[in-house]
Amino acid sequence: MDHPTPSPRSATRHKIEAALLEDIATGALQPGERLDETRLAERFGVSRTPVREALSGLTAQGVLVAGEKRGVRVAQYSRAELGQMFEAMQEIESVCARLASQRLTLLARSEIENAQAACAEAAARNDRLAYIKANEALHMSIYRATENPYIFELASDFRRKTGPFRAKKLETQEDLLASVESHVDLLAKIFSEDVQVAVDGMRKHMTESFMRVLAANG
Amino acid sequence: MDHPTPSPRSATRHKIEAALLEDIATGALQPGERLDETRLAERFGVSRTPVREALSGLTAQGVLVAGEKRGVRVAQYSRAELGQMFEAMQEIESVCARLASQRLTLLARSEIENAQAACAEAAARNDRLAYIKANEALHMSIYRATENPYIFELASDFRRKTGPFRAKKLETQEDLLASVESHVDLLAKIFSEDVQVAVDGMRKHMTESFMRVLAANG
DNA sequence: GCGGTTGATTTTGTATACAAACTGATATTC
DNA sequence: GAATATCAGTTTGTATACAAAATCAACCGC
Repeated sequence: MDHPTPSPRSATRHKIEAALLEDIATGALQPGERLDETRLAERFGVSRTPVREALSGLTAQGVLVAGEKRGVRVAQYSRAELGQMFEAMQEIESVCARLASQRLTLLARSEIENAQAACAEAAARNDRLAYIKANEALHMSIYRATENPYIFELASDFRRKTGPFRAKKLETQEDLLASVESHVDLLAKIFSEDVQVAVDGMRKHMTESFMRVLAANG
Repeated sequence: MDHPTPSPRSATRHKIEAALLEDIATGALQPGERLDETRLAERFGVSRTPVREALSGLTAQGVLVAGEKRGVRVAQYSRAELGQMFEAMQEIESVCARLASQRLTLLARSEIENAQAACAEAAARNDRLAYIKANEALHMSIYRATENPYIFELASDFRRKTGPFRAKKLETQEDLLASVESHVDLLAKIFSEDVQVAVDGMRKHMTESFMRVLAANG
């Protein structure tokens, strides 16, 4: 996903990382669950060394955390931590909104509107999974509109880390349609000529979104 | 510095990371320079294993990059990339200034002023290395004043990545004294009651700083 | 003389072995 | 009976050894 290197520069390590990410995404590995190096090593049929490197890589990404006592665990966040994380994310997203609004090229606007259309369509079909993907794509297109790869990366990172928690708040079709509605409003503000309107719009959007997330993660 | 764990949970690895960061920050290791695992291992009197972990950690942080051919190198950026990176950093720092200004506790203010005093003292002694360290500590204390560990981490990351380039602009004692002057002005604005003043002050500070950096990396 | 190919040497990735640190629990003493 | 000390069993961190991959260069063929 973020490793565009096609060269198999240490294939096993990346295979293990990918497999673990898959397990976490599918819920096979629960937040807080401990990972045992030796067990993983024999599961993948390799020695502890590459497992170790994969684990330390995922820890650096924030997917895993070094446990208080021993070993590494799947990251889990308290309500307070979630709040702080979302606060940080809100700041980043606001920056994105401002830059995107200031720099918006025709091409970027087109991609944002395409993504928005995909969201609306998925919501109309009540296709939850498609909606989540389209929603991510929509926000990504806003990040891209900043024309700054470092900010894009930052924002994407937060989106990855908060993904599992944000997903929880999209259950019924009403949720999806409400989300689309919220995005229509947001985009109108980003496309407005007034940068402050764009920033405030994004702030509001994020606040609404996070309030629902926190409510769903009580 | 950023690892508050007092437990020596893999002390050697962190020692090596810290030493390398130090070398990079002070310019002892130049951007683009290649790092040899074996050489580092014997330099630190350890085996290749912990060196390897340190290197992969720093690579994950973006301080080092996997070289095209072999080994890892100190990250180097084109002028354009530097500009984008500094733009992103400016945005983050501005967010920090706003939050710090809004939330400033007495303790936080005290730590910021201590760091500032250390800067001034190092500049007066014309101790370039000490000044660089104190300067980092000063900005870190502002990050910490945001009371948000995720934002702190973000800002620290950028500081690490841009360290080697920023170091270049601090050569003569005049540079150091000018920098101190600039910080006096900045802190006065952050300590003001007006959040917008704080943000604008940080923006100005960063812009000035980056203009000099870009001039020094032509 | 130039280009391709092979070979030697360095370098990286993985495995394994070993030592130290930590966990949990049982036993012993006050 | 409670608290502390000690000990066994894991588990992690580091070292070393080994194998595969890649770079550089010399050499051979054209």
